[in-house]
Amino acid sequence: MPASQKPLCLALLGPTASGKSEFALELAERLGGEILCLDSTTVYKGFNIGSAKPSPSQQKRVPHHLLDILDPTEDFSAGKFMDLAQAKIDEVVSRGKIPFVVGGTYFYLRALQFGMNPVPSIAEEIVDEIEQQYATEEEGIDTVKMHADLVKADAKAAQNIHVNDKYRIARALAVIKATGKKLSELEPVHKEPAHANRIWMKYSMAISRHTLSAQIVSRTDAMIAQGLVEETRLLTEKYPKARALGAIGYHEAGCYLRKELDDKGLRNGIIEKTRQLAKRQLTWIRSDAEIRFVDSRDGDRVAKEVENLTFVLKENA
RNA sequence: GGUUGGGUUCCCGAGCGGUCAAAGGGAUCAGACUGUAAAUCUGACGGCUCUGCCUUCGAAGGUUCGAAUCCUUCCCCAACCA
Repeated sequence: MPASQKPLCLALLGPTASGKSEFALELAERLGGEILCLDSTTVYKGFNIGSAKPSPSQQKRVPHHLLDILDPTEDFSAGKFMDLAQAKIDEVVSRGKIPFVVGGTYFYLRALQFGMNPVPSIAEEIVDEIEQQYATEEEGIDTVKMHADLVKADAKAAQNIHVNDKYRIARALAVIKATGKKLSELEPVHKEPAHANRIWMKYSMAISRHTLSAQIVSRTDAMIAQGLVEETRLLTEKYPKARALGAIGYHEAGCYLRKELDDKGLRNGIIEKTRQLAKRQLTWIRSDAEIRFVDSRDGDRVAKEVENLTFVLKENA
């Protein structure tokens, strides 16, 4: 491949349970793609049923990346995802294959496409320290005071963060404390300039709320039937502090194991949380005008679009 | 059949004569989001021709300047007693 040719990356998004995995699989088989999972939970070993991780048989059809790469005790972040995924994309491209970035975590995709603020990862202790500084006797953390201090330290950043958004206020303060830099003065960048040269084709599964809702219900039932509770029990036993145990499905199964939920509560709780997640995912997708919507019958169309673009890129290289 | 406690806006639930379209929570809808993101946070949430008007607190009457709040009857529900 000529060095001047810009690599093509395909992103396939969609709310959870919208059928994107199967769609991506078929397309990747046809076009010679390799799948990179855009997801914060399937990166963990052992989190299989509840994370809707592609099954071994699916993984056999097309190479999958970024699955099972971490132990449940390890921390993960958008930054880590970006580093790992960028390297993988380079690898896939160098093999002459098309990277298919598939998943629902738009936040990670944005990091991939546009890079992140040039700030080293900030130790959790610094954030904790700041939060403790504003801790009050009765009602937790005095976010009003914390926000007021952020106004003094970085007025522009403070403007974009709501007074109640403890997490973001603390982070903005932590960035200043750790690096001396103001969040509002940072611009996202790629670590490797070449990563800015990729051509992104972004698609999302189009699906009606009604259908999506029905699929969420049946997927939830399937997860429970496949042993979500048992999986959670084992993971909780081995890694009681794993952050992913707080993910949808695992959290509810944990409540169930502690008898805080009954069978019905478990099922309904997961369904409800999943629907809410899907809704937030849809908000991201709608906000990105570059994303084109496809449905499960559009495989041919997308394949053609990718082939055409690949051809054009080669011609221009 | 009797006694007691209840019936409040999609749900739970506060209100117990005016400041009530009715606290709070949930659901829902919309949005934000730069290293926890399957997280975190925000707004809207009876209707309208929207600085006001209309309809609503089980039903129907009544008292009152004024009722979700008081009275009467009725209909449901729960618990208990028979």
